[in-house]
Amino acid sequence: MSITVETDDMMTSKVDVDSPDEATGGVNAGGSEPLKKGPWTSAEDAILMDYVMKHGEGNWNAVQKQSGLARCGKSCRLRWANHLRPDLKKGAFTPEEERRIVELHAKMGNKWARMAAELPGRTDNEIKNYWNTRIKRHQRAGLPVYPPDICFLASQNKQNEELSAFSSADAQNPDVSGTNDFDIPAVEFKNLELNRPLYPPPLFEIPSNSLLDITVSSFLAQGHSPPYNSTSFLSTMHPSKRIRGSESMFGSNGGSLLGQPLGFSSYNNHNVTYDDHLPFSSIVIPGSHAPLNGNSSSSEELPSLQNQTANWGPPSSPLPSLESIDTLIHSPPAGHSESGSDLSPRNSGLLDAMLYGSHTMKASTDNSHQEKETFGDAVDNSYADPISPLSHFSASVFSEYAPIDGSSLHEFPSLATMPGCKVKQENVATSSGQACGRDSCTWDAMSTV
DNA sequence: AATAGATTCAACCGCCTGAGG
DNA sequence: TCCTCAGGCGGTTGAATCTAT
Repeated sequence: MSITVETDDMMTSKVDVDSPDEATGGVNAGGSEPLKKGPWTSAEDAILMDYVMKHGEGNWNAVQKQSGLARCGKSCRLRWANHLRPDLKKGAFTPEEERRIVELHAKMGNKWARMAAELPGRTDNEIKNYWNTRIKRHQRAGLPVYPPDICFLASQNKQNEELSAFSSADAQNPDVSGTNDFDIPAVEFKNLELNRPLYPPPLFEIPSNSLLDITVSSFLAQGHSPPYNSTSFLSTMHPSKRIRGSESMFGSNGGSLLGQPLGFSSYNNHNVTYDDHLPFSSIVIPGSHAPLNGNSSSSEELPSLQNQTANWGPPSSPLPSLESIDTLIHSPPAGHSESGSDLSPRNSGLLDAMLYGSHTMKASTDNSHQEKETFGDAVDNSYADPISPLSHFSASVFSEYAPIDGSSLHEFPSLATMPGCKVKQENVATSSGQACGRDSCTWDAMSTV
């Protein structure tokens, strides 16, 4: 049975009233009645408000006991946090807020609560819903999500994150490469972002401390696939690290909505037009939230990677076709053992090599840390470690990914050349976004930045 | 006006983390 | 060290609403 109730928004909704407390506005005097679910009524809101005013936030389970509200503590907390809090802003996001959300997402990924903390008066749920809606819209339109300046910001932040992760990991695990433990420190995987290799070089400056990124890129560029896939990776991780860690490893998309590389659809699309509903233009995402391997629960609404590749690029593209990359990822590496057991960290020479490489990289980074933000320097000083079994991979990726116009990667503006290595909103027009008009722009225009 | 499909958003679910015993 | 519990987070669901036909 259901009845129509009026909420405090003056909206009506049907409520499941199988629970006997409905007629009393959700008050459960005895506290022993089944807890109610579904939309809150204004009466329930009033009770909750009253309770919080008297007792303050927290101890949510006590709400049900003390006020008789037939709602679980979680539900009360959620209702308070998302709707009743007096400091909540109502209404649509402002363009500034929208911009901030994109920035924050580039920086944090799907950390809705953290993003909400940066946006006073907004809730994580609100932001999450907004983002998901936005992504869906962009996916449908075949557009990327991040504007170009935010792309840079994202890579910059990722870079810093990875550097600090490496540092702390090394402090805790001085001999990373020697581990035989299957409980592999999450930080080692944090840098294995399989999506990175596919970023178009003209827009994405590979940070010098992201050796593992390069390494994976190299596998792809060389026609190898890494000796694992994201699934097997996750499966070898300690469960407690798997879920949260995966967010770092494969992009924090977590979500199905980002289940494909968001920037791809426009990477080789030289005639992209941009969504004029947005407060800024958008372009390829070098961000870190797009798993290559579709490990996430991808939505069937999203175009598949393979489907998209059909329209992506001119045959002359210096990148391996995305289709082939997709194939590579899912196929065993050339020359690699055909035994599935080799996927284990213990038996994976390649993984060991990568860990070794990361270690080498770290040492190298420590030695010449202050410099070399640029791609090419990284090759010269770090990646081409003659001892490292990865060095040739690392170097090769750069030639493999040479810009279309043949210009040196050095010529591509470094993050350091951007004011404060940060993109502020007022600077958007002076960053690469300027080249990209609000209503339309092309990849060609952007690639000249 | 009716209908179907798309979109929005409130709420729930399951899992993780940290505190306390 | 283990267990329990509360709080928090992120993903998902489904009803309400909007829009196009």
